[in-house]
Amino acid sequence: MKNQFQVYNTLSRKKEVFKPLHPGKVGLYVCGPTVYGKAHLGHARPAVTFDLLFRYLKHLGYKVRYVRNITDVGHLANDADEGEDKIAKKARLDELEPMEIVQIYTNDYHKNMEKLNVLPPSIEPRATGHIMEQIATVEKILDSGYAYESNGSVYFDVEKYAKDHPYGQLSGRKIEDMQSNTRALEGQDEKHSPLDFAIWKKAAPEHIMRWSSKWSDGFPGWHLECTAMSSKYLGDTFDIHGGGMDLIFPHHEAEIAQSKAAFGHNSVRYWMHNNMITLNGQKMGKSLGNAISLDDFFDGNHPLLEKAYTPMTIRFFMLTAHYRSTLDFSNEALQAAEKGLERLLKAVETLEQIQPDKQSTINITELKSKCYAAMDDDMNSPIAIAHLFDGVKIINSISDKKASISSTDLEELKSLYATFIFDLFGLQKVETKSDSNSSAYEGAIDLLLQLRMEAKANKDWATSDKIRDELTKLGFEVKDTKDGFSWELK
RNA sequence: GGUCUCUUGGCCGAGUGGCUAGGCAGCGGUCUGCAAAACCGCGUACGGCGGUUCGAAUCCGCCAGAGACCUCCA
Repeated sequence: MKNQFQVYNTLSRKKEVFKPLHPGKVGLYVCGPTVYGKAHLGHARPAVTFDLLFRYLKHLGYKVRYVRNITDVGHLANDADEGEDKIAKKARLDELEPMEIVQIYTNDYHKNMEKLNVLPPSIEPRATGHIMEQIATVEKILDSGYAYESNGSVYFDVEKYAKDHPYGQLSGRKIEDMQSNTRALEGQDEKHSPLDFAIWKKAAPEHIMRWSSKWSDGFPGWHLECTAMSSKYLGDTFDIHGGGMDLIFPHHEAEIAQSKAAFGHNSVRYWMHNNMITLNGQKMGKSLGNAISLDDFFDGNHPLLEKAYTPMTIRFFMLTAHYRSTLDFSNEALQAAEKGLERLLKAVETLEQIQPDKQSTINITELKSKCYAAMDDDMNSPIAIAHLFDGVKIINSISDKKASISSTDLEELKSLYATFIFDLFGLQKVETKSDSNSSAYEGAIDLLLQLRMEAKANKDWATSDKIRDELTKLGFEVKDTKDGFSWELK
């Protein structure tokens, strides 16, 4: 199949045909979470978005090295380059070691990503595990002349850099505007300009997360870790860098400047950014206090949630919107997604039971190429899903004997659905347990429904309806079929 | 205040200079003892006002509203 996979590059602001640096191989770096709190719906968006990218690239035959970091130091809680480290702050509040905090929330993140069926990345480096590399990167930047030491801290010299190189390209802002608009913050006399950002920060005496360096006992600046770790594992030029749109400025802009200073050229070939999840039209963010944790979604334990939602509902919900669009959370939308997913998965089951005919009255090749065309168009998962729903009608019609399918087409259709729904979209069927207990229980329900069949045959509608209605009350869905019945526990 | 983006039918969400997705909800029909499920049909939406055009929801301008970034955030 000839694929022209196009991705939207934030840097050029247009869709570009994706061509890897090295044929057959892709280097992908995505900004992971800062682990100082529970994973929330906002974390799931980039995870699912870039999981889809990871899966699609692999499906296209690329060997992908996917690096997604864990930020466990350097991310400050307050205004730029001042204030407490996020991890250290949480550690102080909870009376734990910073690394205990890191472990607790890294575990929480992993647990939830697994539930969402987000594949683990190839490498998941931690900032604290790469202090040496970050110190080396600081040295390179100092050597380039685009950084200066001040009172034990090292700052990136944005104004000097901006004279020689474009600064602000990714976020589309001009240095002059930034200079006139930057808020004056206290305690920044160490910096030449408020635009400068720390790449190494001297630790205050009470600061517990600290490492020694030639400049001071301190810690690396937040932006630095991604530059140091991406270059270590993917080389100083690599294919795709992803993350949330809120990271474009200053984080990714700073990364561009750092790598240009350290390596003399741009590192990233394609910048991809997912949009935000909104709640009542406003961004869902930890700092805004409106982030709902993934645990809450799965348990239904939150005042804003009408019920619990399964990880697959959340995942499908995200895939029904394009990754570059904001997606507004609501119970109504989530429940619509839940039912839609159910319809889709039921069709996959139906597909398994379809018997082929001599000829097809339907066009599978066309359906297939439409699905791929949607994915090739900057991963337009909502369009691909729409086509899959068109296919659901086809599947159900065949099942109802209103259309027919040849055995070749049937295999093609099965493979298409398996590929898109399970391999690419990463959706999973609800597991039905088949141990000895459950087979006994299934036998009992079957027995009841057999009795109902007999009642029906005798036109004993009262008994028949009683069995069905009581089972319905218990949460079973009973359906009459051509040759008998079917049931499932809702 | 600066920069940028968005505004689609009851809800969610694609898309795009003419052929006007899809899901959920709703209505009508087929099937069924009745249901459920499924299938068929139905709603002609694109913030407002102008302009460009043979033709705009899609391009341009203005207005209104919302949001994002500018400070930590996925």
